[in-house]
Amino acid sequence: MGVKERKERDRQEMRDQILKSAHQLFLEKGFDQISIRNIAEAIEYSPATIYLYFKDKNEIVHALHQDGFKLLNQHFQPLAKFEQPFERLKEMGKAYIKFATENPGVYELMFMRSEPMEHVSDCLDEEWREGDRAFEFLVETVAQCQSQGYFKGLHPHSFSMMIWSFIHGLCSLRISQHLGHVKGARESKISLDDIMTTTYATFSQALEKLKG
Amino acid sequence: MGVKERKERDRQEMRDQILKSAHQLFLEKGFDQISIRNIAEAIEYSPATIYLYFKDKNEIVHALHQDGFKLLNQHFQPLAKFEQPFERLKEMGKAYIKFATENPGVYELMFMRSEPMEHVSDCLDEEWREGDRAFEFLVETVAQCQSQGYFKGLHPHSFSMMIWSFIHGLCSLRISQHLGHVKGARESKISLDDIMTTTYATFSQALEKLKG
DNA sequence: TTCTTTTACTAAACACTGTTCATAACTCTT
DNA sequence: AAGAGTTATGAACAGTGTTTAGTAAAAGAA
Repeated sequence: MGVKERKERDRQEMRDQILKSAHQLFLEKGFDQISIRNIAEAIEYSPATIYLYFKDKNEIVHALHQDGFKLLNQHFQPLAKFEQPFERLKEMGKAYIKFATENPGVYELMFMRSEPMEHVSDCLDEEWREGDRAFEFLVETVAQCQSQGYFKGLHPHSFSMMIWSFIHGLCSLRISQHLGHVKGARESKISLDDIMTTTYATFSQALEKLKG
Repeated sequence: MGVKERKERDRQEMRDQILKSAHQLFLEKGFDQISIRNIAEAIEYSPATIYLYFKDKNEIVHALHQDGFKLLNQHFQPLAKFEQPFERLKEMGKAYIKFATENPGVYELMFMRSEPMEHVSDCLDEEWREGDRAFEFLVETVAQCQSQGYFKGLHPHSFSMMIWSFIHGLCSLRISQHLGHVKGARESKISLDDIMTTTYATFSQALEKLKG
């Protein structure tokens, strides 16, 4: 009587296939370039079929949103080996930038759009676990830095918010094509990657000076 | 023989009317909610008419983009009265946040979308003057702070990029609805404005510690 | 004034988008 | 094999940006 189980499995497989195709399209194109008909064609099904597995487009986007956080946490995982919290903090920033520049489409959907956020509002908080994990990892690292004399007297949660704001700002300006148009960078032949590296290095230096 | 002149004036008037209506719609609704047919209805003309005055939607968006920078600079102008550069720097941040929270639709189109940026690529650099002015004002202020002992040894341009990244990150996270979903802020009843104020205050404190 | 040319405008269409629904086509149970 | 239940889809609706062909009005020339 494993019929229900198989059906459930088939259903899950179909969902996965849809998400996989959608993810692929996100890597190739941008947020606005992706469409239901697009995904439907990729999985060789009718557009209407997708609505049997997902309520609407936002639900697909939200699912990819969650996958994105898992991917981000995978970027963070190997950083646990850094014993020195401040070293770990700096590596976290680099890993975040690497994630954003390597997956701009996914990053855009995770952090730069309000559409998936609206869907988050009316679903269980439990679904935010992966996102929370990433931020908690940051807060913990900041707290550990403080126990070694860094960032004295500053609230770890607020300070983490500040760090995240900076890194996100840098990454999102790059993805939204603004970085190349800033005065001083526009006319010179400095690559966008160099600007990001330089700006992040400046931030790191500033953080370093906040010791003691 | 003032016929050509009058025609040119009429044309400019029509352009202004289109932009005015578009701006109004941006204040009321969001970026994705605005449409050519929408604007056309507001000015009581056919949608096709708009294409006689603007090449495409992106050109409209780009025009609003420029208006937005003028508005931002208007927020910055009164700050010249602050003689102390560090005080001025802090006030600039507040003014930027004020501008972003009061004009979220305009901010979104100015800094969070790549569509208008693509149009910028193939138009004269001259059109970036207003944007450059705002950033130069920041760089100058940072340089003046350095001459008073702040941010020693850090490159003013990179440091300005860092400051802008932070502020933009904070504002964009708020506009994209992400700020309310961060662990620690989600369950508590802290308002989004409070989170922004607190985070910015933390940033200010950090900057203050970078003296000497 | 009359005729011609230029300009300003728009209705209709094209190719898209997300989404819904009746209908058809399978699958499974009896 | 017949009926019930599930699954897939074609067609449609309302919306989007944009183009084109055609019309009506204004301007210039006779």
